[in-house]
Amino acid sequence: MLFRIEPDSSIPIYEQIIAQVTFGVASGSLAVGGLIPSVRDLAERLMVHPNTVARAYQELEREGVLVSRRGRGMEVADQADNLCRKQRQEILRRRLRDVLREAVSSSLPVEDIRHLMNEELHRVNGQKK
Amino acid sequence: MLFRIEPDSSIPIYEQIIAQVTFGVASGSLAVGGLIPSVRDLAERLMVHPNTVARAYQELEREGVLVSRRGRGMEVADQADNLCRKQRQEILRRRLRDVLREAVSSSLPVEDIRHLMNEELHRVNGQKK
Amino acid sequence: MLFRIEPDSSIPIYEQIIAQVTFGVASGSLAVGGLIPSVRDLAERLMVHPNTVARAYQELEREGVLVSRRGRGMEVADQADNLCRKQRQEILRRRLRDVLREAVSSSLPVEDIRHLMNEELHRVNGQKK
Amino acid sequence: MLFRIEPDSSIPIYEQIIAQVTFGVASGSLAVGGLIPSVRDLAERLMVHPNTVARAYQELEREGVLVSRRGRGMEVADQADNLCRKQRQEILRRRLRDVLREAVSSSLPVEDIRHLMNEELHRVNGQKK
DNA sequence: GTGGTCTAGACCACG
DNA sequence: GTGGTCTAGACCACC
Repeated sequence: MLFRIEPDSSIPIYEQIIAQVTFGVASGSLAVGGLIPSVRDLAERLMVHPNTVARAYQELEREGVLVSRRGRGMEVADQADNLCRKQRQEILRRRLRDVLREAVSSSLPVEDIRHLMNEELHRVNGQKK
Repeated sequence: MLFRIEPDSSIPIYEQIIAQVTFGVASGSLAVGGLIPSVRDLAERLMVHPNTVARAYQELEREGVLVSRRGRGMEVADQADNLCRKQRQEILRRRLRDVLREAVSSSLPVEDIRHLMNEELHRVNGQKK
Repeated sequence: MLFRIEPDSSIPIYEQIIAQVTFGVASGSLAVGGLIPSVRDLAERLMVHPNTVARAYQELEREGVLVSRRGRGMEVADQADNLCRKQRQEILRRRLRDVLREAVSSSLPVEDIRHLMNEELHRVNGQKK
Repeated sequence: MLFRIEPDSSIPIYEQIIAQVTFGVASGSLAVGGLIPSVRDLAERLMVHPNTVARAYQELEREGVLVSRRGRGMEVADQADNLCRKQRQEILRRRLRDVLREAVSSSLPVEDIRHLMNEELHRVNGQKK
């Protein structure tokens, strides 16, 4: 699986990592029962501090997405795929709701909001790699 | 004009104030050339510290949305309505793009994204007060 | 004598008035023993608050430049011309020193400073009205 | 790099800090890509409150002179040297113009202004440390 | 009354 | 350790 982060985003790096692992498990590109990259390995690949990766993994373990296997590393937990699909849905719904709530509160007409929304969905979907 | 903030949002209070003034000028509920509420007045209404309001106003002055009238207060600058309409459009477009980009990168099918999007737009628009 | 102020300058309006009166007396366009415009009159002409003009006059009275003549207004004090010429010199010297000190501290080479200085003196002198 | 401020100047401390950083980058004593002193460190050195330094740094970040590196500190941005050299020139030109405009408006003869100017430039340059 | 600056110190997120 | 935000309250200049 390909990890990519944006160091200058306003979203903390560890949250970006959490989201990417969650989405990876939800989509199946990180298989249940499979090992994920070690903290050091991923930190080196992403050029971030190992503490940052460790924090993300710790959080994912707390959520039940990862389990640590002594001496081997961390693997994707049983049932994590269902869990992650639910979380994916809820994360995205929540973010959409926040931005749409702000858009509506700005007094921009709903038609304009819908127009912007479709425009950006097309643009973003077209750039998918 | 009605100001409302969410103290527990992850968005800083002073940024919420900036957005509300910007949107207010864009929609015309804050008229060009008119005085806006004084720092102390708005702080009391929002139950936040005056410094927090002052910071927002200073930022808006720097952007050219407000001008300070010594001894009288701050007023909405000339041309600020055009400026704010542009900014409103760009702020919302940018936020929509970010959340949609994340949604697409999560491998959730585009149809599901569109469904979520419309669902939330309806819900949020229905709650408009 | 023509009074002109810049309401948006960083220099307070009352100080601008003080400087203009001082310079006017120094140059002779406000004659010793002559009456100066009343607070109300000048405030109206400059479109500023009467308190602001009053404050400037008060300060000039304290300095000995103006004296109030009961029932008639304020007039330029005896010897004020000499006093104002000294003050003019000192005010200007002080401001020049401050800006040059800053220029030197900026590590811009002295030759460049001298060049800027002459360039601006020419420009400003050419615009004299 | 040596920082020094005058607490009793009429120029706000945070603006003095902004000017010193700008001049430091312009002159090369603050290198592009390098970290600048931390907020707490500089505050201690200058014996001012950390908030005052933070405000200056934030303004410099907004101008594009500094970039914040999360968890590490603030560093001098790419291209900041060119930017700061332009700003230095414009700041000094603007201040010179203002004081010379005032001098000319005072009706002091141009020769006297030029004399004062050279006198003060020599004096200030001689005191350079 | 207005905004502007500064000190003081708390709490947080991030690395 | 770093910077970012917020509260609190002081003092000032200006109108």
